[in-house]
Amino acid sequence: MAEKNSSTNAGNESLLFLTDEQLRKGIEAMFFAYRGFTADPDRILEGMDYGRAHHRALHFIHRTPGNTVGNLLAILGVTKQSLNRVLRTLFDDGLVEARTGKTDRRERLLYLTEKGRALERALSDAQRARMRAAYRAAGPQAVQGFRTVLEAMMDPEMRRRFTGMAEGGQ
Amino acid sequence: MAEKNSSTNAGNESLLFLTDEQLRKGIEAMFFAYRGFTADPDRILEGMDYGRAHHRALHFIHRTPGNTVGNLLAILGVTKQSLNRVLRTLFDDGLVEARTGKTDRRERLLYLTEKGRALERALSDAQRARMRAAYRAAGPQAVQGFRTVLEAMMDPEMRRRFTGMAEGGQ
DNA sequence: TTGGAATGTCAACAAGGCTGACATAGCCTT
DNA sequence: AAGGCTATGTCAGCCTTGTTGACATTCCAA
Repeated sequence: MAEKNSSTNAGNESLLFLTDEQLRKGIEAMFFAYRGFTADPDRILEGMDYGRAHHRALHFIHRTPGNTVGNLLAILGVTKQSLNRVLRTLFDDGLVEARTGKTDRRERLLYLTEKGRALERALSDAQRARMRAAYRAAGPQAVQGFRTVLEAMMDPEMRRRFTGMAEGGQ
Repeated sequence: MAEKNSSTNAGNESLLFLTDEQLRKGIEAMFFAYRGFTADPDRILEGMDYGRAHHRALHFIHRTPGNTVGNLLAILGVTKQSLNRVLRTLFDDGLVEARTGKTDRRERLLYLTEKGRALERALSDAQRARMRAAYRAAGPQAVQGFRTVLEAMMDPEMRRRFTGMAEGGQ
């Protein structure tokens, strides 16, 4: 059955999951799942003047209030010009506010307003609902594996950042 | 509004993976992992006149040669105008060729040329290498869980299509 | 006081989505 | 044979979200 197999592991059952065919299936699963993953928030956003970029900004401002612009840039991995276009509309619409940094007054610390929290909640509720359904359907053991593989797939820099984030839960 | 835990499962160890906090971590893991997932092919593509859209087309033409345009549209979930822009450049550059359908001559069956196969291979080798490393690091059990959760996260229509695809290998 | 850091902003551009409208070829039913 | 539907292509125009480059402001720190 293993049609193609770039490694020299033919006959080794324990490495079956590393055949090119299995890897290809994993790649496609990632592609289709990511589409599902973003579908619900996208649906909410369409019609509003916002898009996925706004969602991402809201998400990360929500999760670490008081973050600086530069930090958000690093997390999102875009240019400041891109982020700024997004932030400007969020400021203008009163979803996000910036407070001047106390120690370094050049910094602008970002926070959601009540209105911003409301939209963030709507978006993340939708996304969490899908994630919850998937988790529930798959079971705790599968979820554990899911998280393990995803972490292994990140760029090392992002993995460091990710596993470092709010580690102890809370 | 239950900040941390929208369900009424406080104290239930087996459902800990369904807390909002866990779900949020899953969401972010998806975000960061997808970035890693696309990073290597993106790096290869940049500089060429191609982008992620070309990669996707090449991938699915490779995996089911002789597919029709309409079928590819359904898989990729884009408009024919978008796909056509991509396909045109791939035709022009001799990476993809279209043969007229035998039973229905309106259909154009898509195939990679040798040149197309070469680029597809370069891209997919890079992507598989990362996937393989992640799989290897995580182990077979985790991979099983990974796939289970991803499938549960797809839209039902896509899940049907995905699980139906080339099931027994081929 | 001066250099560099953090931030904002303007302008121009590209990729890759989208819609709408229209054209052609070929299949199918009447 | 005719008309209708299907598969595909194409033109034109628009949007979002990314990019570079250049430049201004404010403020920390040596």
